[in-house]
Amino acid sequence: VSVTTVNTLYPRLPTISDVARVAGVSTMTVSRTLNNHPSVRAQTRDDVMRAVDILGYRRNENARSLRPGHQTGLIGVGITNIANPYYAEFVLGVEDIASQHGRRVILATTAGDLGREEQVVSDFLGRQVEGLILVPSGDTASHVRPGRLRGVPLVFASRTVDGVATDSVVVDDEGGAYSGARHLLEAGHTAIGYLGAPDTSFTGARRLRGFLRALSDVGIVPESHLIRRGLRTVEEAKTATLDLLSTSRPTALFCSNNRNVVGALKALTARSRTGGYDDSALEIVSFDDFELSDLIPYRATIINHEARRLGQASAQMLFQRILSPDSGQPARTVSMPTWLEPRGTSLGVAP
Amino acid sequence: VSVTTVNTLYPRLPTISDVARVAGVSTMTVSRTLNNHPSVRAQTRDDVMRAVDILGYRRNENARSLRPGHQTGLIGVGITNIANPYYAEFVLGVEDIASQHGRRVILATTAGDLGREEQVVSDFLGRQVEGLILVPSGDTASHVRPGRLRGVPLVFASRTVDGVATDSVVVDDEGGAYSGARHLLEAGHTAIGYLGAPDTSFTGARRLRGFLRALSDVGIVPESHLIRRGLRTVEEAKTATLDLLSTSRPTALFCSNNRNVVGALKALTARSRTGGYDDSALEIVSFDDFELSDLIPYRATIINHEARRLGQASAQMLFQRILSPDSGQPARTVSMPTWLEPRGTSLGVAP
DNA sequence: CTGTTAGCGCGTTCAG
DNA sequence: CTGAACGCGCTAACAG
Repeated sequence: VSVTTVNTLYPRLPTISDVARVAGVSTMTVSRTLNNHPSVRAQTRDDVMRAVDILGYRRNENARSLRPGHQTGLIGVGITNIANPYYAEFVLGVEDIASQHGRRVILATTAGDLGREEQVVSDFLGRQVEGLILVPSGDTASHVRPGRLRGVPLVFASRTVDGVATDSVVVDDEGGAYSGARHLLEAGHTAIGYLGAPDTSFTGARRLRGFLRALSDVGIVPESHLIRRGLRTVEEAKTATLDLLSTSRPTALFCSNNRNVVGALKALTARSRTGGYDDSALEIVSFDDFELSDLIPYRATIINHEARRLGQASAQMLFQRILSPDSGQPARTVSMPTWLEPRGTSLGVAP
Repeated sequence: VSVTTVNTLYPRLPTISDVARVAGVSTMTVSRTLNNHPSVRAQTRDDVMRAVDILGYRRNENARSLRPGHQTGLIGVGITNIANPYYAEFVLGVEDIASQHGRRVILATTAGDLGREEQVVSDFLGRQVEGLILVPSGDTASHVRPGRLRGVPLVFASRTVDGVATDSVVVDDEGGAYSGARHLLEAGHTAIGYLGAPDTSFTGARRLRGFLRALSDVGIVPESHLIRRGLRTVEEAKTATLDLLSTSRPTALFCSNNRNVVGALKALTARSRTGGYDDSALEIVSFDDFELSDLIPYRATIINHEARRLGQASAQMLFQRILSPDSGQPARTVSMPTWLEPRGTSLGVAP
């Protein structure tokens, strides 16, 4: 009785020796068959495969990876928030390359919290991942110092961390923001509202720097009430935009990311519904593309870059380390280019 | 020399016995310390923890889960496409519940391909996942018959599969589509274009059924050229919409999902740019919400439901099975409710 | 309070 | 061509 009960509670999966027993051979013969070892008689092989089929046997990858030299085939990916379509695309890029190398992605979200990130890294290492790709949460990261990782390669994506010398793939934030701002200036705008992420955010700081440099290059000192930073969510961006428009009359808006432009557009929509505000001349520049950016009802330009490519590039850097761990190359930082794309009504009438 | 070289190539992680040696105790003492066993002297505990710190030791979870009774703490999640924000949100919902139960999500995409799904399931089982959540690719799924899973609980999300009796969480597709179509009919529309997924898609078939039932209830037989099915991507939906509008003059469009409505909107934008088509009276109903649906420049209504809740509900069902595997309850199917939400210019002017 | 023994599932090494 | 023994890292059970 007790055996049956235990089996129901913990349904023990069939092991290699169960297969061996059913097939009437030794475990080694099963192992060789499963690994396509040439020296197995065809008849024996058939017996084994039949037993495998009967039992529904599957090799235990965890036990397998316990053996020296064997790897787990796992790549740990830690992102801040999968609900942001940008990181969803990013993960897809990583998965793309990982599956090409026969690896599986294990995913965790850190919610931008340093403590959770530390747990996640620790968990990943405990699961013997072959490599880590991380969108770091903050600019301190002692848990991720190369020494603590014991040789497991790490790639930072989207941001880097001061004092941690490791491979990273980032977007050309400053250059992109510079050219986006430049675009507005050349169109004659001088009163440009800025909606930005917190300065503590790596990309936020870099994009702001590019924006300000473009203004300073043409001798414009931005008025402080036009510069809104510290915006983390769509909702915050919406509120900030409403507040900005209630006190100022910018002729253009520069949105430092995906979330901010969505919030800004929601604010503009809400505001135009209340009437009394003619924003038809407003022009928008935004970092990051998003779905339906075609439909922006303003002159608009996107500073575009592809999350999926960022993911692919990160994974490719990681696999360079994984596949030749002895190369001893110094840490590299790759900057992914951006480009401007007209959107919204700035497209004008197509032919 | 050779030892050093080998260590560089295969950086062997410190094991429990390395820690034991450095701390001058046995491996059991280390193990007990790490598991907060009460019967370890404070002094010994400190010695162990110091050794752990020096070596940067982390417990090997794979070796640990090898022991009988121990679990891997892994939940396998297989979705068709993470680039669809809907499934990204879905995964977040699963991860939310999973992390509450101290489990980690291992992710794979099947791209809607049955062969890949089979590999994914096999891989997950080989990694000893404690449970599986799958957005199934097709309506055949022999690889996923309960017998093949050897007692590992499985939950289907978003769709079910004929002939596989397992827990599932689906959206009330037919009821939602019915009420959405009803909404259009009550507004006086009779020529309604339908943009739908392939009939082989579970949700596609159900939504079409609800739509057609609403029409038939008021005695309308839809003209066949108004019904477009088999649309898998935004691009296909866009093309189909352009084709539809070039031959017909529907007063309303019913989009059966997220991808289709985006495609339809892109088509309408492109078409209005070419001029000569007044669609200002057009009304849209769409299944699935999407970002910036606020900005739809038409009267619009969303048949809404929350992907994150779907993910949470799926994970909750899964954990019921994981936590009491002996319950022997029959498979249940939970239907998540939908609701109508006005969007776009149908909002009118806010107070 | 601490150490020894044994075994989880698998595959390499060495004998048949 | 096939099998027996051993060890990967960890911990329950049983000494001491």
